[in-house]
Amino acid sequence: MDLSDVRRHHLSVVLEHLVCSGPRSRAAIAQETGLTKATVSTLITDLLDRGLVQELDTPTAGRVGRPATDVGAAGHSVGALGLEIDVDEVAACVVDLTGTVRTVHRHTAGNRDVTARTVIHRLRDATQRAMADAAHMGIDCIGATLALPGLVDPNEPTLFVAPNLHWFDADLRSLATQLRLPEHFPITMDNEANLGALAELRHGAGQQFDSFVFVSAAGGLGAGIVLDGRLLRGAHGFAGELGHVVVDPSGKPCACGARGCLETLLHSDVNPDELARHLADALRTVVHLIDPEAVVLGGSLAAFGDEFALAVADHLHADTLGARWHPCAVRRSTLGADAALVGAATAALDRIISDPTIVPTRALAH
Amino acid sequence: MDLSDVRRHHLSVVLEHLVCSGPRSRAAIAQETGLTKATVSTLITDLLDRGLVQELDTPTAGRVGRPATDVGAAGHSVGALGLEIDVDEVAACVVDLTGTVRTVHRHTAGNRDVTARTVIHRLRDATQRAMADAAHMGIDCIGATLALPGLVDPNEPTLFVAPNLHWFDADLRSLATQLRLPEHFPITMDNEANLGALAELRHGAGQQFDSFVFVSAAGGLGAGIVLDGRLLRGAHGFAGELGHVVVDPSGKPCACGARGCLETLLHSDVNPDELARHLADALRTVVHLIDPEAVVLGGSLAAFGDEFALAVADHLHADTLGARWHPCAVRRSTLGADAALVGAATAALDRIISDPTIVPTRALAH
DNA sequence: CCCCTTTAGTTCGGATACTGTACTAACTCG
DNA sequence: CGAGTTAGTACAGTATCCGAACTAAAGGGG
Repeated sequence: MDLSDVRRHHLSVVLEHLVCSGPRSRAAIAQETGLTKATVSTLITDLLDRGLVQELDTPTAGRVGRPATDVGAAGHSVGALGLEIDVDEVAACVVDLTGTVRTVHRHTAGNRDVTARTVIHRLRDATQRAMADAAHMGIDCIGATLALPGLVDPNEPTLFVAPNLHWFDADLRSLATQLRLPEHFPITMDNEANLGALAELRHGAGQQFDSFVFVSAAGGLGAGIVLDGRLLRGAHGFAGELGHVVVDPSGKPCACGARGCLETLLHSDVNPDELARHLADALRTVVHLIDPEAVVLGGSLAAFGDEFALAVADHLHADTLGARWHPCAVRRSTLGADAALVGAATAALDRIISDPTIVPTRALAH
Repeated sequence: MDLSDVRRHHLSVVLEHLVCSGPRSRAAIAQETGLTKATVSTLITDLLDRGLVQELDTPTAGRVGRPATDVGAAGHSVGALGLEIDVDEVAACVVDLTGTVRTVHRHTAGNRDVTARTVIHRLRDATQRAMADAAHMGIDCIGATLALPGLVDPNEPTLFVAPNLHWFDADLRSLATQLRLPEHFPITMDNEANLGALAELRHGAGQQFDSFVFVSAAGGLGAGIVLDGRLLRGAHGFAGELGHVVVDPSGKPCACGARGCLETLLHSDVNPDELARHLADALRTVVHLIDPEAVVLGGSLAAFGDEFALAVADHLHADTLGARWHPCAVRRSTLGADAALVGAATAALDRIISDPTIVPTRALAH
């Protein structure tokens, strides 16, 4: 039936609106989504039945007319698992639908040159703890996403290459069982920069932009590209390899085969001024190709402070073709080191948002 | 009503399928789109009433069962106007829904350093002729798109900068009246590389790819980026400025302010081998950032022949991170110099495809 | 203090588009 | 020439959305 597709779509629209734009009244939702008050009403009762939204005790704003009862995404019933493997740590967290991080377990460990099996074993501990916490809080985890520092195909559970981990062609099909998650537990994986961008889009500096580029400097250098509120993953999930934009063709050889990749400069000793210029050089290319509204500096780049962001912006605007009319904003990440991890959980939560009917309705007799 | 939106959407899906994938039977459409035979039947009769599709005399393939009557996009009733202003010519064409170019009027003229008014005057002649031809053939033009060699905002009728025309901030709001087109005639404009990419997507080398980058070398150097079958225009319509990817930071200064842009190398005397290497350098960056399935070489680059494309592919694959698993294909354009012009008409036709109900139904008394 | 106005949210009838099944149409094969 | 096969249509059933009317709950004015 295509009729139920319509309903599914509308449920998704309403839920996404509440998750992204915050709690509001049914009347406001109707106005903002273009749906009828009547339709929104039935949609909300449906979402209430599924435990995805909840009515809030609104502080009655002394306005004329019947006071509204706001509804917002529910934080008490469902959530998702965010997982991360990085060069020097593993981590697991649980985030609920309101975007609140309910529990985090980080475990410092040198993962470079260690077999995937060992690292996943380390991740299992954190995962089990996070799942136990979720169960304790009565939160039902509907899926997980794993953030990895390398090339990942979201469609196939294979990590192609993670230069900084020294991993190649790791097969991650049995990940769910290796982590001792329930059978058929939905688990996906993605590049850490992509997931960081998703986190910024929903909860951070990207909220005010429709399209932006999130620069993730954690170990390697990657970028997550958001266009029209959606992640650009590329045909094979390889998009956003900002670290391999060539800045200096006569520079040092890079692991990728080329010379003078931006990433080679990051590893060598450069002062912030120099780094800002090189980064701006690479970002200029990005802006010329993608034309985003903004660049969000994440990871260690955010730690450099506002002057650094301003320096990058200055260098960037100087020689960019369209900057005269629409200069690309440069902002610092507001999520810090948690961006990729929170983004992983957010990605898993997106399964609910894009199809709320996967959560069963608790047929409330009445 | 949202119910009629569903219908509109389905009409659009069916029409797009016919335009993009060619004529076929109702049964085939049903199977391929996932709609029911019954639904497709009513959708097709609707599209027939609007004159957007037509039944074809199928050469009866001696297969068992009742023979199918194929329906295909109609070439007799509606079309769109494609316009182009380039450095050394203006052009107008009419393309019908089947993608057939019904008439072309090209007019060679040096447009550099000439006022916009004068150039538009030149374009008016070609436009008038094309429109007259269309009227003669009984084709109703439902809109026009103008291809321009510069930065254009598709939402606002302003050309920001066309370096090769030496135009800056040209206001093109009164374009329809200056071309003596009917009042309220829908006219849009876009970058020539974007439109070339659209043409390749629908009628050329891009048909077999979901996402690819079309490189347009006509005067300047631009790229049209297609992702998931849709044009990536960027937040302000500035995306795809491949010519300003820096290939050699110590190179010649470019009009954009930077040094060693790819475009500066194109103008100077380089042999094809050198050009292939520089182009591959720039494309490597594109592949790292966007991860397309293929690159389509257009304009004068297509004229270099297959060896050139192979050379580019070799250089490109050598140092690209993901090439080992998913090498990016390199193809030559199949449309030649007409790509942008045909693409302009195609863009205008897209108005019908995305909403077939804008064409009135000729209530056929039955 | 009562009633009018305003805004929020629900109920109900009506319209519409999709689905599945059953049907007719048109052709091939034996 | 009939059985089998595939194309396309007709029709009843169902689910959804919309609009209008309705109830609910507050403020404000006389």
